[in-house]
Amino acid sequence: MAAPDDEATVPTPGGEGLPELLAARRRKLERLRAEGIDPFPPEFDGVVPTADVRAAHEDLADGAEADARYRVAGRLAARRGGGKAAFLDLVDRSGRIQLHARVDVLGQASLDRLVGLDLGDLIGVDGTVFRSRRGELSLRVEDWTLLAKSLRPPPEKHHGVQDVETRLRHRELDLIGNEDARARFVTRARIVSALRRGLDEAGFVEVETPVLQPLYGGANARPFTTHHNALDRELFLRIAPELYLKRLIVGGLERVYELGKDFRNEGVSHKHNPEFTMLEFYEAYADYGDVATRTEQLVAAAAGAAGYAGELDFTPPWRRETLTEAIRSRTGIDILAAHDRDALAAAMAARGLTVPPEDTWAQLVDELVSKHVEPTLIQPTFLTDYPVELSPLAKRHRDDERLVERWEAYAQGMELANAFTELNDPDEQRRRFEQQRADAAAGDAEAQPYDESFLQALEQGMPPTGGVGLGVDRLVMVLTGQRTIREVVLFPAMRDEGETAR
RNA sequence: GCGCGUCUAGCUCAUCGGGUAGAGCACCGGACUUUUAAUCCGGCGGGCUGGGUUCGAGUCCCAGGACGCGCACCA
Repeated sequence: MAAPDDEATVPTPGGEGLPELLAARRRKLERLRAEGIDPFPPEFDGVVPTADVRAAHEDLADGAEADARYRVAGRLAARRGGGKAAFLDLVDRSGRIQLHARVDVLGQASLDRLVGLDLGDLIGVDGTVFRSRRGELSLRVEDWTLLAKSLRPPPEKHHGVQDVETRLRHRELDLIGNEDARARFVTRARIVSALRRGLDEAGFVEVETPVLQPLYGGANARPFTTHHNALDRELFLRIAPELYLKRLIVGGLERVYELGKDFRNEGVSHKHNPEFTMLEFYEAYADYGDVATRTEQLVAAAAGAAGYAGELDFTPPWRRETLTEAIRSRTGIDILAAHDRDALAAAMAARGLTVPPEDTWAQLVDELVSKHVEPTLIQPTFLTDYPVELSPLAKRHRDDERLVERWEAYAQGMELANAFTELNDPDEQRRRFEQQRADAAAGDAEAQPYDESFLQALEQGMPPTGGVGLGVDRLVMVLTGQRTIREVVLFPAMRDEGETAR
């Protein structure tokens, strides 16, 4: 990032402080080079995680020496003493270990050079295990190697980086300075692995479908658009992989899933990032009840992999409640009885609820759910059986033609997943697209485009199928106890910034 | 997009009714062979940007920027 001449060209907001700190590190870099030391050597073989060292010597008594030698590597995080002996703390991905450096082992020159390193420098160490009189498992440094010089000051050693903007724009500093951030992203990886493992073991095939799509679909959202020069055409970043995955079901893959990024050109909030990670899976010969069971199991397994120990109970089966009943119990409004725009608006107004004047019936239902139902769904819950108007890709309910076989899964007052028994009647799908086209003509910016190619695939014959879309970032939020999505996304969307020193 | 709030040293934070801004960590120099927020002595370093009011502005006013919270938007 910062070229050496940055300091000369960029106005320095911090006065003389930062340049002096940078200059001090560069002086050390040059001194090391002058002493014939390569500050950026190419490798360091045979490194063992510090957690392994710790685990192997749990029983070592205070003040005792072990007959074991280890090679560890990491970042220099703290330093105590000097002169004839010093203690240093080394941090790697697995944790932290104390080093003890003594002049009678290393010689004065090597000790001085080690003590003269900057906090944040990366070093490799060969050392023998002992436990200090105060009970701290330590390595006595027998040999050490500079692995990379750090030319910028590290975060404050006790408090880490607190400033939210710095933590997000320079996530590396967050990860260096804040152990909980490091742990959280490792947990995220474990959750993703658990989801993949669960589907793989159930015989699902992982696939990759286009991110750049000639026509977007599979969700109600505004897309990002881009342009392909050679083809000279507009393309969309996908808002969902749904339609492609169903074509694979038509093709006979029977159980498919895709885990990847979707893109929606909408607002940023504590639970929305313009690019986010979605898991979609489709299962032939299954309905929405079957995939609800599978979702419960997958999420419960992910919670286990994350070591989740919070207030939520993900043990199957989760609570199930119909959407109609959920709205009725919270507001007293029966959306099926008030089944047109004016009737529903009147019912809402009669109860003192605000009625957005431009909203359609479907949007009013959405409003009731998000304002009055969603916040009450703390424990994992399936909200089932949605009005057909809200769900252009879902199959009509087998017992009630006003509804579709659809559920959304909620936890911690937040939507985690959405699923249907998939609509596989091509003629009805065509009618639903036509309705969407009418909605778009009436000004609905999020109506789904008419996709003739997808309709042709359905005409080929799609088996009865259950499909699920699960918001992975939100699941990670819930399982790691985070209130905002940007704490679980490594590099969340941020406004542009004039590149100043951090 | 709207409203409210925040912005002080590299980092974490103080301070004041408008009158020459402090600490800890880090950094530089020195002491120290079992420390662990090591300690001790000495040193370096600062008011988001741009206007305005005022004898004097980090402090009051205006505009801008970034960030935070809420709302709006949001399968």
